[in-house]
Amino acid sequence: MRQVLGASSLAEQVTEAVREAIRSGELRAGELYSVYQLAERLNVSRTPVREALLGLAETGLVRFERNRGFRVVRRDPKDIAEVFHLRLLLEVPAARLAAMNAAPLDGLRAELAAMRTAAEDHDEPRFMSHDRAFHDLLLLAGGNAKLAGIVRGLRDATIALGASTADRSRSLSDIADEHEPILAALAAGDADGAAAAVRAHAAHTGELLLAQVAAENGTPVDPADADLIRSALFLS
Amino acid sequence: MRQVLGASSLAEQVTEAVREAIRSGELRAGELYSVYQLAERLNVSRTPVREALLGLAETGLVRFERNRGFRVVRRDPKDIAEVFHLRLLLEVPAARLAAMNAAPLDGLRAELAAMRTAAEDHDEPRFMSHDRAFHDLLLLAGGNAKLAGIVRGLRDATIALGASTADRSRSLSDIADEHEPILAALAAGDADGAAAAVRAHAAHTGELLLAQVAAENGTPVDPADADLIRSALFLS
DNA sequence: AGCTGACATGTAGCATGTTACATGTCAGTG
DNA sequence: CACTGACATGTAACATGCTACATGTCAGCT
Repeated sequence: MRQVLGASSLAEQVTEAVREAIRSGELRAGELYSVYQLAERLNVSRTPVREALLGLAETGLVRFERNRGFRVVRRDPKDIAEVFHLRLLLEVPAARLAAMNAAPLDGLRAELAAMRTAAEDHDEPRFMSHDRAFHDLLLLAGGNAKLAGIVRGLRDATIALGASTADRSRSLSDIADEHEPILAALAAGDADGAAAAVRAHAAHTGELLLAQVAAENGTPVDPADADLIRSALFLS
Repeated sequence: MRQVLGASSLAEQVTEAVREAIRSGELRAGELYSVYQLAERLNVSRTPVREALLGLAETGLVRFERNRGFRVVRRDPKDIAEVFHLRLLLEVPAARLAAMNAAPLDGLRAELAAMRTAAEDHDEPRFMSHDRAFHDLLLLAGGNAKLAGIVRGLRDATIALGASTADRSRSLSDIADEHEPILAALAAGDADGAAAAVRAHAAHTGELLLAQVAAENGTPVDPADADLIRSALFLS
């Protein structure tokens, strides 16, 4: 682990390692772990591990229990609903503003193209990386860097527990398709169209994810959760 | 410092102490400090100080510079604009939803009353605490706890550097007054009215703060900053 | 059996030792 | 005078030692 070139701090590397471990299911939600064990497994001292976990605790991914250990927080459908409610409230206006300012069309086209080739290769990590870059570009074009940062955090929080619709509810190329109307509207300078396209994309993703998580739990979708997402539709 | 009852961890106490030190100007923005010095001044070891600062770094209040120290981040008008743009996008829909659901009118009335008595006593900390509680209640009534948390963070980030309009641009009782229309609209179940009242309150605060910071710097308000705030008016 | 309390176990939280490195300084060189 | 590079200084980042405490366990008692 030591002396890995290109990465800045050990703590950051541990953060990524833990995120990945949660995604892969190596660290199970609800289970109790300790900084000691984890540090030993990663071959680093406890300090950077603790620092990484403190950071993740602040974003709500894990929780410390004094003198007992830490726990990966269990995500429930309500979390999904809240995240997509928020994303609609933030991403839709950002898209509208991006259309009104000058959207970075070339960059967006490049990311979408990269998503398509990644989809053909069935390379989900690469696909997700470009998906993320696409949305990042769009959000930054809205003119509010803090907003972009918050949405980025929301995306990471949901992805961290494998909450992805890719190749479950939708194929990768289906997802890429949903970005076309966004790009088209931006190219046309159509603010309403861009807003509508982003709204449709985000709402669709949210509802699929909600249904998927409900199915995993074997329970029906709580209408309140679906309503929370939908309530953001006419508010944005 | 040790063994302070009622507070959970040393790191959290240090977090508060640093926040307060920034507010009071004891720690000046832009200046370089070290964990060593700070730990000595607070009579605790470096570890909890470092942990506290790492947390504050994550919220953007300070920044670490490797092998040099840490710096209190300087807030510029653009930050103010971004924060209020975000608050408008989030608080206005939340108010609308709160009006449509059942707003916790009793609690809100109690907080507003407490704000009034604090205003009479010219007790700004107490006033701010109830102001915060008022907005917290309102946001939670919107039904999205994560949204409430994010807005809370945005509020904290701005007040941490004394960025308050209280008794500069407005008296405390002026600020209390601005909450009346919100409460009235909520009591009447008037969603549009509640949205408009919150929008007016937030936009007003943002513009005053922008002007105030510009005046401190002796520069005119950057139109782009004012536009960013205003752009959220017709988006929410 | 049901209860109680001493004790073993394992941990977060805190303190402190150690290391690599970014910068400022300043003598030595052209 | 300008420029270079060895060195001193101070620091974040990391490693490790220490302590109080929350919990599980289990013998001893009723």
